[in-house]
Amino acid sequence: MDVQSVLLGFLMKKSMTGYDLKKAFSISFLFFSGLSYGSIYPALRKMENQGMISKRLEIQDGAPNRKVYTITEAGKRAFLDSLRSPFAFELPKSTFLMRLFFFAHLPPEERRAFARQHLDSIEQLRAQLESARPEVEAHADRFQYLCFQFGLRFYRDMSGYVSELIDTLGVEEIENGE
Amino acid sequence: MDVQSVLLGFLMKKSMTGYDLKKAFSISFLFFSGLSYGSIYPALRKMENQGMISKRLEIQDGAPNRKVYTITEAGKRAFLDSLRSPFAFELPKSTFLMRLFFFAHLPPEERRAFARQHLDSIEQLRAQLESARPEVEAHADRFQYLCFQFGLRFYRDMSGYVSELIDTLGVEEIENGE
DNA sequence: TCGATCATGTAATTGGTTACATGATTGC
DNA sequence: GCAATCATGTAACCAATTACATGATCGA
Repeated sequence: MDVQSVLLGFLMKKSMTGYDLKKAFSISFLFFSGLSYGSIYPALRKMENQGMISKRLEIQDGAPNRKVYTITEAGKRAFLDSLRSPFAFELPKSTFLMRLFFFAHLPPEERRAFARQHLDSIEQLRAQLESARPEVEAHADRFQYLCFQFGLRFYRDMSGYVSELIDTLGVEEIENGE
Repeated sequence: MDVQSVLLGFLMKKSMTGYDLKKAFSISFLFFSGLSYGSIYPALRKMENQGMISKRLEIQDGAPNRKVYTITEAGKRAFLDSLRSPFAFELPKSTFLMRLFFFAHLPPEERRAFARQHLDSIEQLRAQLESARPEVEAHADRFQYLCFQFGLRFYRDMSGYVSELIDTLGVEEIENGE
């Protein structure tokens, strides 16, 4: 699923501006990377040219004017097509695992410090996700709530892996008489 | 960690060609995306120009000539610096979760089919990883083996999530009297 | 004879991010 | 007075993939 399809997906529910779309995305997908305006606005322009969405200008005073986009019938078809398009499992990337792979080149204290720091980051994100729960519960349908739970579990499991890693690093130092 | 640092990491162990490096990477990081020649060869050229690696041409007959790269002292320093450089947790991306997010727009049978297909992909990768175990055990140091185990666990957990999802999808259909 | 393995490389394209540019209003 | 929120956009840049180009040898 590319940026276009995701934006269309949000527009299936209601008409929105580029600014609104960015917010909707970042609330819905807190547990993974966001979308920048540098990809949203060009995508909206392109889809308007292709007749997938239509634009309505809302003049506001006391605030900047808004360009509200509404999905068209062609846009709905395009969205459903992309939702059904063949799907290939994508392999994840993990900078953390890349570093772990080369851990032998670091002294033990640095290994421990690095792992602890990583655990902190994970816990922080987990807390952030947890605190967004009310917001999510207010707007999500059951599948969207499942997504949110996937996110929480993912961080819970990651936290588990890294905690164990820290234990392992501790044990090996005791074995080495540190 | 960028491409350069990873290549340097492998060269810390022994001198290799671009071709060898691609293989080493894909065996070591089976559980996540590979490196293409389109990024390896330019990176090697760049690092040679920067004096991080040196090249030796090996003339072979009956096979193409090889350019064997060896890490220099400057390269070793650069590698260690990058291993210690500040690390930011990177948020994952998941096309699967993006689709799940919009599942309400698909009829129940398609939801189930899609989830089952996803589970199959995961199980396939898991089997592939498992079958690579001997190869990994033969060459990996203890941190590299931990990486491998992280990969296995990751796929095991993913498999668990998606299996549960499939159950959930089944139950809701029974509730709806399907 | 056909596909795999060995081996190197470039050019075009993709799919983004980051930084820049602008500017009013509201709440602390 | 300062930061945050609302709101839109462009240009430069980056890191990578894919497709293309070449060509020998070996095993089934």
